[in-house]
Amino acid sequence: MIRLSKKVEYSIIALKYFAISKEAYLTAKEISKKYNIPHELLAKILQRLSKEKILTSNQGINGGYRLNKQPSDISLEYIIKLFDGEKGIVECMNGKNANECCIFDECTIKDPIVKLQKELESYFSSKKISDFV
Amino acid sequence: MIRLSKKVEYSIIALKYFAISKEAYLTAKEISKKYNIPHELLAKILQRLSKEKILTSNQGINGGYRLNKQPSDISLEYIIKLFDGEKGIVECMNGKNANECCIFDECTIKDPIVKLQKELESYFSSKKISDFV
DNA sequence: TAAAATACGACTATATTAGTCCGATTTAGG
DNA sequence: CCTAAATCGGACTAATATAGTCGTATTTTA
Repeated sequence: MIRLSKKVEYSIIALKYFAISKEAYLTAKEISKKYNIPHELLAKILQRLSKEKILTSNQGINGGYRLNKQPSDISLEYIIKLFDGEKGIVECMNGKNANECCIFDECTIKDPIVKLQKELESYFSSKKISDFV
Repeated sequence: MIRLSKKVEYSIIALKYFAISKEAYLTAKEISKKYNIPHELLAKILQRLSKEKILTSNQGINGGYRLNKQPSDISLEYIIKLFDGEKGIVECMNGKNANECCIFDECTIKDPIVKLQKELESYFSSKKISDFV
């Protein structure tokens, strides 16, 4: 079918864990151990989520991360776009490449593909972290 | 977002062309020229579709392919699975790997992910080639 | 001041996808 | 009966994207 990237998958796992966890702050190490996720990779993911204000972070020896948004306010679409980029469902619909496509005059599938993409985006934006809890 | 493979994209373009074309038989060369698709690649795609009885083929110098199914009977899900395989939305849900996942006991996102996958499959199986015509 | 955490960027390895190549078979027409 | 042009099929290569690693700096508390 169609595949979520590991970054997105790990994000969901981690964000769900933040959502259900009572702890004030959780560390990358803790989560990576619990779910067997490569530590360095998860660390970068949490850093990114932190940069996006989805998490807040504390540095230093007792530091860690904490949710900064409601799980119901974090959509899958946001996470996917964050880590996989704003790629269109086909190459020629990438943000920057858009309309560069169709070397041939008659790209006959453009309109239905645009519709497809919009529907998928709307689907993924309706899916929230809270749906995973 | 989430990306259709070239094989799927080319399939849609070609199948739509078959659907709207009046010609009895169309060749891989003809379609690849018209839409600027690498000939060898499209040839393999049409061969595969032919093997699946979606197209019928004639060999020999005046040969080519012709639709063997109604455009409304060819779903996007079928095409995607055909060319990209029966991959799950996450690795651990691949046909053969299934349940091998979750080295850790508590894969907390399994059920919602299964639901996600089922919904996407149902969406893609509702999309037919006729929707692109 | 040492330990343990985040922060950040460059790098490498792996997997997937896209595309090519070669040779075989089929078939119509000169 | 031979040639051209098509399908058939598998092995191969190239390009790209994803996954994961490494090194180093900074922050903070005990």
